[in-house]
Amino acid sequence: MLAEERQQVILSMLKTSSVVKLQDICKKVTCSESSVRRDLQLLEEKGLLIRVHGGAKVKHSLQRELDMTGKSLRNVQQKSSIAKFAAEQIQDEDVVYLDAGTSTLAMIQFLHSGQHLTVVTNGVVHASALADRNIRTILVGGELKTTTKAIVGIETVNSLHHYRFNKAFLGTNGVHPRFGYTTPDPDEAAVKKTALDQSEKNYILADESKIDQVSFVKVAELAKAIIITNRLPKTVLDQYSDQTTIQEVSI
Amino acid sequence: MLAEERQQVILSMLKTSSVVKLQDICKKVTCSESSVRRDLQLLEEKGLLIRVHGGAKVKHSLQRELDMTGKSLRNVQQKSSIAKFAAEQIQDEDVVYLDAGTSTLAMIQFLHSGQHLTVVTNGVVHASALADRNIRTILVGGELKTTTKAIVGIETVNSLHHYRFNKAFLGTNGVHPRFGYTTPDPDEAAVKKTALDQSEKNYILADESKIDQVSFVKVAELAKAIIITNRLPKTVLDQYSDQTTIQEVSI
DNA sequence: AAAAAACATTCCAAATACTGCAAATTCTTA
DNA sequence: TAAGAATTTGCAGTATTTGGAATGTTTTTT
Repeated sequence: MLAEERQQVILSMLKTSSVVKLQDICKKVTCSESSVRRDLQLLEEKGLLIRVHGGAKVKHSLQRELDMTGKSLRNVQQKSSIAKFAAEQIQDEDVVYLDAGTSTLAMIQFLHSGQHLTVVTNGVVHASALADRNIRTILVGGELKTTTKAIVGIETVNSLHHYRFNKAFLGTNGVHPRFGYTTPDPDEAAVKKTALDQSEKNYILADESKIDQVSFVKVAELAKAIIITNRLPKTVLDQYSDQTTIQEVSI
Repeated sequence: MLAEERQQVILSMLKTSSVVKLQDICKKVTCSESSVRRDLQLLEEKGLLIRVHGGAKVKHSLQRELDMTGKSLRNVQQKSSIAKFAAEQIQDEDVVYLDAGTSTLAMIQFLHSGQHLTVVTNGVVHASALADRNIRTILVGGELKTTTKAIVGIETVNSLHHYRFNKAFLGTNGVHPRFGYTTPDPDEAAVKKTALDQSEKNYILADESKIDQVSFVKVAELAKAIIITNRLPKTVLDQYSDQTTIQEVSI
């Protein structure tokens, strides 16, 4: 099989799964690890994917952001399966709020225009991705944070009061039994808080690295949302399960 | 087998498989490697395929388009010089409205964070580009048009009423002495109209292809804005100059 | 916290592909 | 039919690609 061919296969694999294992590629293209590694290196240099320990992940436009810096395949897979599970909670005709951030961004690949959704978001990159998938999208107004490309501020909070959601999906930096959901930025916290208030049912996407962490600003009590995360140790789980529902997702 | 014939075969192989191996071609056309190599070389020179180690691959439509730029190069230069001139009208500390669209998008490369601007826009792509250049950006809220990635709708118009601009820069589809500025989409027109009302000084960016054109919905009278365009024939110019200011930009 | 396993990197020799050139073949034309 | 032109072919030397082994790193397990 030609190098060119292999590389096309790799890219097409990434289109449907957002992470690929090196071993899986080897099997699919029937050649040595060395060759696949070289291919990955080349494709990474071209900026078409990002290599991680054990394989490669897609490169999306928010790649700069600190959050998705998952360095290992396992880590990225976790995020991807959490996103998939979250996306599956959405039903036809739902009006959904999608918070800015990479965990929620990963959900978009699992949505499709046939579901007739309306998605409200404060993520510029999210909005763009949703438009690409032909999904009805509403962007809240406000000031753009240059680093995360999230829309925040008082204007945004006001903007959000115009809407009412069936379901809201948010990321967070910290989940803690005593301090609830927390994030470092006060402006973003205010937006998250408002979104939670405007929605019927709330989901927090948090991989295990966020559990038992505390950040600067409190967004809400644990009870305010259902937590979607990976399999946790039982001792940890017990601390949370009396306060809210935890949805464990296997990789 | 004739050379011409071989080349046809190669091209038809590429229609079904996106990459072909040199060896496979040899088998199919029953001739030596050297001949096939020469064929590939020729076809590559003609721009019909791209040679890769071990064979050839199809030329992607995007790459093909880039080759076609010979014709539209002039057009690009026009847009760029109009955009540059427009950007130069902006002064430090200005609060600027930037309408969605390609002509205004081209302005962003000429702005820099040292100017301490505040830019309000309804273009998602624009917002993203501005954030990349570290410029304070405010995005208006509203519904996203999936095709143009512009934010439009009643929400957007309301949103705009919260702001007041020193200068507004807009594109348009038609500029006409009698019918003024016109665009095809009523929603976009409403947004443009509001933006013009909220601004102290207005600029319309219109390359010569827009002059004397009329589209579906009227945005405003000519007098409402200064037109930035390329050098025009004097006869055309006269029709406009009594109604508004025209800024001619040389390419 | 150490040991084990899995993965990554670097280098090497074998295999494969590429280039230009000269010989052989085919096609023209007088 | 034979000379000349054009095309094709085979070849030698050069360059690229490939799979594997040895040597580091990171991640996972104990």
